Amino acid sequence: MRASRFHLATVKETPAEAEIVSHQLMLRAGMIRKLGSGIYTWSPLGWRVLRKVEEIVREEMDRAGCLEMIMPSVQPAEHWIETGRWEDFGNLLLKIKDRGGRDFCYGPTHEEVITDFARAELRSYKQLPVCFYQIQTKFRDEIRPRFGVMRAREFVMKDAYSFHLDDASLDDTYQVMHEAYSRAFERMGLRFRAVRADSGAIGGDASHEFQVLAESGEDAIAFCRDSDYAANVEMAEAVAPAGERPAPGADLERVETPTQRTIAEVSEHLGVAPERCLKTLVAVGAEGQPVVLVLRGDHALNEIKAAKLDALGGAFELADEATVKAVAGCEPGFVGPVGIDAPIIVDRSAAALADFVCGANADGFHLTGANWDRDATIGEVADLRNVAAGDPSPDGAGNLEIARGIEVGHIFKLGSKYSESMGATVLDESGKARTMTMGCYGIGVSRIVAAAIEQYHDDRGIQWPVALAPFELAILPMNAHKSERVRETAERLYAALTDAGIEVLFDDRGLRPGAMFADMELIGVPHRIVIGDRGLDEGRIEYRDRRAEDNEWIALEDLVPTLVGRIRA
RNA sequence: CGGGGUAUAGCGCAGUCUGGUAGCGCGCCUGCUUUGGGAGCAGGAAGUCGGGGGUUCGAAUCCCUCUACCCCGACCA
Repeated sequence: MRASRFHLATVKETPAEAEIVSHQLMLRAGMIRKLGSGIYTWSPLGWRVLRKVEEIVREEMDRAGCLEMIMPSVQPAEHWIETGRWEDFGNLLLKIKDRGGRDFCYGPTHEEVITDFARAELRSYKQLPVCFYQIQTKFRDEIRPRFGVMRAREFVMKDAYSFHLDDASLDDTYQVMHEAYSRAFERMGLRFRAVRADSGAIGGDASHEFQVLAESGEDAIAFCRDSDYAANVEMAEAVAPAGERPAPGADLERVETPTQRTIAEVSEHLGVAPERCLKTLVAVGAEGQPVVLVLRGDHALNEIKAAKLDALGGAFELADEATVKAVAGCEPGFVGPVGIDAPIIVDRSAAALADFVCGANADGFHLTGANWDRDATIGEVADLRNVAAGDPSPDGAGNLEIARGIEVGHIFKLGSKYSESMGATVLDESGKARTMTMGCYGIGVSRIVAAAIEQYHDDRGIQWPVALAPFELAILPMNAHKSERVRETAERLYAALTDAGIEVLFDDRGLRPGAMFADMELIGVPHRIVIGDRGLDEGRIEYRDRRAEDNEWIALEDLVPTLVGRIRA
C-alpha cells in the first residue's frame, strides 16, 4: 500500500474524551471515529486490524471443526418471549418496532436464533455434535459505554453454539473450544489467562473467561503461581483459615467510638488492626427479609457469593438505613453480631477470630474482646468474601495473587436452558426424542483490538504484535525528491517485498523524516526500513523493530529474505 | 437510571461572570524556502457559537426549554 493512496488520519493531540491509553491511541492513530455514545466507525486502518483478529478467530474455529454461518442482527420478539429473555435481558436489549408495530430487537447475542435454527435443522443424533459460529455485529444498550471500543454498545463478536446429545459430548467440545481459544490468543501474541468464571446472565453451569492481562482491566482475577488455578475474583473460593479458633482470652467490653464508623476509623481509634475487627453488614433477601453478614474488617464482601445464600433466597441488596435501624437499633457503622435480631451468616475467616472488635448496636459504641459462642451466635459459616492477594489457593498449592484483566472471551456449558424452553430435540438411537444440551462460546473481536493496545504500547504509540498489525513493514525513503537512487531503491524494495507476501506500507507522501517516523510509530507498524543515501553508499539498509531501542543494518542484497524470515518467524 | 459536568471552524480550547464587529493553537488550501525525529515565512478558506423559545436597541454571553456527549455508581464479549 502506498501511504499517499491510503487514508492515514493521525493526530498529535490526545483527544479529551479518551481515558485509557488504547482509546487515546486508537483515536490518535485514526483507527476509529465515534458516531454516537458507544458507537464507532472503523477507518480503513482500524478495519485492517479488526480483520486480522477476525481471521485468526475464524481459522481457529474452523480448525476446531466449527461451521461458520451468519444470522440476522435484527430479531423478532417472539423467540425472546419464548425463552423469557424479552423481559429478563432488561434494558440491555435494544427494542425496535417495524412499520406494523411488531416488536423486534437488535441482537445482543444469538441463543434464540441458533436454537430456533437447530430445532428445525437437527433431527437425528447422527447430526451431533455440531458447532455453529458467526462473526457479527452485536448491540447491547449498556448503561454506560466507556473506553472506546473496549466497552462499546455496538461491537463485533464471534459467537459459537454447540449442540450435543449428552453432557459427555458437551464436555469434549468445551475442551476443544478451550484449546482453540488458547491457541487463537497465543497466535495474537497476547498475554492472557483462562479463568474460572461465574456464568452470569447467559445461564449455564460451568464457564471460563479468557482474560488479557492489563492494568486497566475492569476485572480482577486470582491466580496461583504454583499451580494452574485461576479464577475471576467473583468466583475464587476463599478457604477457611487453618487451625482451630483460639479460646476467648479477653472480657467483653463496651468502648466509646463517638464518630468512628468505618473499619479504618475504628481500627485507628482503638489501636486494633482491621483484621481483628468485624465488618457487619445488613442485607435484605428476595422476600425483603433482613440477614446479617459478618466479615473480617480487612475483607470485602462478594455480592455474587452472598446472592447464592439460601437465607437471602437468590437476591442480595444492602439494607437501607431505616432497615439497619430496625434490625440493629443503631445507625450503620455501629452494627455488630452481639445481640442482634436476625440470622447471622459469618464468613469463614471472621468465624475463626477470637477477642475481636465489633459494633455494639448502639450509636457511638463498639465492643472489644468479643467472642463467638460466648457473646454472639453464629447462624451459619459461609464463604462470603473476595479473595485477597496472599490467600491460600483453593487447590492447596501455594498462595493466590491478584491481577487485572480484560475479558476477551467467555465459554459456557449452557446445558438445556434454551433447548428446553424452545423444544430443541433430536431422536436418539432408540428413536426417542431427547432435548439437546448446548454450549456457547464468545470472543469480543473488537475488544481484542483495544486489549492488544493496552498490552503493547509505548509513549510514541502502538506496538502491534505482527499477527494483528495493519501493515507488517513500513518503508521510509529519506529525501526521495533529491535522490534518484533512493527513489528507485525504495520502489524496487516495495515491489519485491510485496511480491514476497509482506504487507508493506510504503510512505511515498514526501514528508519530512520526523513526520514519517512519528506516524509509523503511532500506528504501530512492527517493522520498518529506512532508505537513505547514507546507507546506500555502503550497500545497506537501516532496519528497526518497533519494540527495539536501536537500529540494525542489513546488507541490501540480503534484505528481502532477511525481512521475510523475521516477519514470518 | 441517580449524581456531576460539557456543547464556540475538521480537532483541541479561550471568550460567557460584567451583553456591543467571533478569537487562539493544531490541521486544511496556495506560493517560496526547507528535508534523518511531527519545518519556516507569506497569503488564504473555513463558524446556523448544540436546537427551539424569550428578555433587550443589541445575545456566544442573561432567562426558559429540549437534545447530545463526557465523568462517578450497578452490567458485559
